[in-house]
Order: sequence, then structure tokens, then C-alpha cells
Amino acid sequence: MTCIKIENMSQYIQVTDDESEEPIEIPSEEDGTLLLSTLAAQFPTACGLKYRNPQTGNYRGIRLTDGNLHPPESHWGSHVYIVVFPKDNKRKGDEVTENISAKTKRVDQQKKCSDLIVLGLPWKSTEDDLRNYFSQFGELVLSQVKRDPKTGLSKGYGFIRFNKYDDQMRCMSQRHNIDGRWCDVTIPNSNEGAQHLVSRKVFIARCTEDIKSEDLKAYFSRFGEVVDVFIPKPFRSFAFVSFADPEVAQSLCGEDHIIKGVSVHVSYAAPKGTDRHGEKKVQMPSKGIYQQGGPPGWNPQHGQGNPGGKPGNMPEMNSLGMNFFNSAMLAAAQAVLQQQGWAPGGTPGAPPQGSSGDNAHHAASQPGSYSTSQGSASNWGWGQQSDSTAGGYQGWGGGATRQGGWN
DNA sequence: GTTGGAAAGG
Repeated sequence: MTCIKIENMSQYIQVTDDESEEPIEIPSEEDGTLLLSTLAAQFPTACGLKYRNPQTGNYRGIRLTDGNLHPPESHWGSHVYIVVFPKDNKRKGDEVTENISAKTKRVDQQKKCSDLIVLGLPWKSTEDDLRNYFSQFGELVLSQVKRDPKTGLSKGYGFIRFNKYDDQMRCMSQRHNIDGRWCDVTIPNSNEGAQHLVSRKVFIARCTEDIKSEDLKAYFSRFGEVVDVFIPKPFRSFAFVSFADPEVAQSLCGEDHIIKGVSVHVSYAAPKGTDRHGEKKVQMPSKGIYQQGGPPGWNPQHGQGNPGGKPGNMPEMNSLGMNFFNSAMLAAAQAVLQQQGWAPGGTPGAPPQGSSGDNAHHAASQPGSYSTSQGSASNWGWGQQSDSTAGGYQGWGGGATRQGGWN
């Protein structure tokens, strides 16, 4: 008489703590029971199991004796079992709906998240540096620095991703000083998601050629910290000014200001690549606006550092050290200011952090050294200004805006 | 006559 050995009754049981999620499969014992300890290995505080009875739609509890969970019939079947946790004081219904809505919310948050590009990184920044810095906004699920595959050198940008949309939005809503460089975080190749953010940047119309970037910075700094000025070359009678605080930018829009005796108009900076009517600009493929027949040239010899450059505040002066404001103009300007309710001189927010003679060195050793615009926020470029020729860069702070983005 | 500068993932 032979005993028929029932071979390996053990099976994998589908278990989850959330019905809206993928179950995990955990093994039963050979006698067909499931050890609570096996369950607890996956769900540490679990105290039992239940499953939905397909006939009634009700939950059924699983028998538990001595740390063994017993299959509802002779076997576990193909049910998906739900982990039961100690209840605290909560009513059952509350807990279930709470769990579900919390989970739904989390999933929603994740779905709304996207990879974010970080532009303007210091050359030396590593994945760890990014992670360390950006973790202050929330948990990161991605941190990478793009490098030249050959040399391994950073290309000066990278990608991060948050788990929570809220974290992502908080992160995108400000600029970041990473190791002395101002960096922007945006959604790559798209404005979506950043659309509702207010621009930090204003468009300055009716500029004259003798309004230099340092004039603009000196003037607009009274309203708030100016983090970038851009004047297109060749001269086109307009400029851009970016503030650390978007609200400052917004508050100036629509106003006329007198700078060096010239009435300039401040308005919203249209997203790049559109004009003020929001029309997309079409550019002939072969002819760039920069130079004949080629991609925008990038001039490595310009740039770098700030030869005789003088950081810090200077009054309304040009590179020759002349004071542009005669007192009549000053009075006029201040009258305008007062009429507009502006208090001169206030500069809220942290000052640009200097510390980056350093980057120039890195930059110098970079391939293709497009490091020109990576001047530190504290570099004023007084020196560059005077000998400026075509193609010269004349801002200072780490390239505030990039293609396709607000700033 | 008045809307941008380097880099956007193999």
C-alpha cells in the first residue's frame, strides 16, 4: 500500500494591500497554509487576509490559527487576497476610502510628473550633487548629468524627476543656485506645464543704443534682484531683464520708465520663438538670424570671466565710468517712480552668490568651451562690455532663459 | 521699427 504523496501543495498566492494595484505573489507552505510570517515579509504589519467573495461581492476573512492562514477551500484558488492590517480606531469604511483616495492621489501625482531638464549646471556637478540639491524639494526618482560619451565631461545640463507633482512645481517655480551657478529647471522641449507660471522676465522696448546692460541692471535693481539682462546684438532697440522674483517682473509690466533720459516701455516677455501677438516666428531654414548660412555661431574667444571686471554695485555708469544721470533726469525718474508708488532701493531676496571664478577654469578645459555665458551671477562683465564686438555676450548671470521656456 | 542667448535625453 502505497501512500500517494501529494506533491508540493505549495502554490503562489496573489496578495495586495490595495485592490487598485498589482498583486504580489507569495508562496504558501507545502501543507497549503500560508504563514503569517511569509505575509509579513512583504507587508510588515499585516495581521490577516481577506478576499472578495465573487458571489456576494462581500469580503471574506481568512482563517488564522497559530500563525497559519488557511485557504478558504481546499486550495487558495485564483482570488486576489487583500492584506488586513490592525485597524486602530478607524471605522472600516473610512480607512478603505482613505487608502484608496490617498493612493489615487499618489498615482495622479506621479502621472503628472515628467522628467525635468536642468540647464546651466556647473561642469563639475555630478548626479549625486543634483540629488543632494534637489532633494530639498522632494523625493527624486531620477538624477542624471549628461556627459560627452568620449570624455565623460559634463555637458552642463541634466535631468531630474520627482515623484510628486507638487514637488515638481515648487522646484520649477524658482531658479536654483547650484554651487555658484544659476540653473533653471523646466520641462524639456515644451512649455506645457510651465504655462501657468509667471515669467520672471520682462521685455524692454524703445531702448537706445547707449542703454547698456549694466544700466538696465542698475536701474531695475531698485525693484528687486535682477538676475539677468540680455541685449540682442546687433542692436535692435529692445532688451530683456529677468528678476529673481516673478512678481516683481509682473508688477512692472505695462509701465514706462526713464533710463538715461530715455522713456522705455516694459511689457511681458513673450515666450521665446513667438512675437508679442503670440504668433510663431518662422525662420528660413538656411538663413539664421545670426550669420549667413549656418547654425548660430558660438564664439569661444569671447567670454570667460571678467578681465578687469568689477563686481558689486555701481551707480548709473557706463563702462567708461561716466555718470549718465544728470540731476534733472534723476528727479524726473524719481517723480515717475513715486507716482507709480515705487520705493526705490529695495532689493529683496538673496544677493547673487559669487564664488565662481572657478567655473571659468572648468569651462576653459571644456571641449568646445561654450562656457561664455556661464559667467557667475556676480560677474558684471564691465570689462567685456567696452571691447564688445559682434557676438559678444553681455549678460552676466548664467543664462536665465532657454529655448521654449518662460523664465 | 517692439520678443532672446548654449546645452534638450539614444
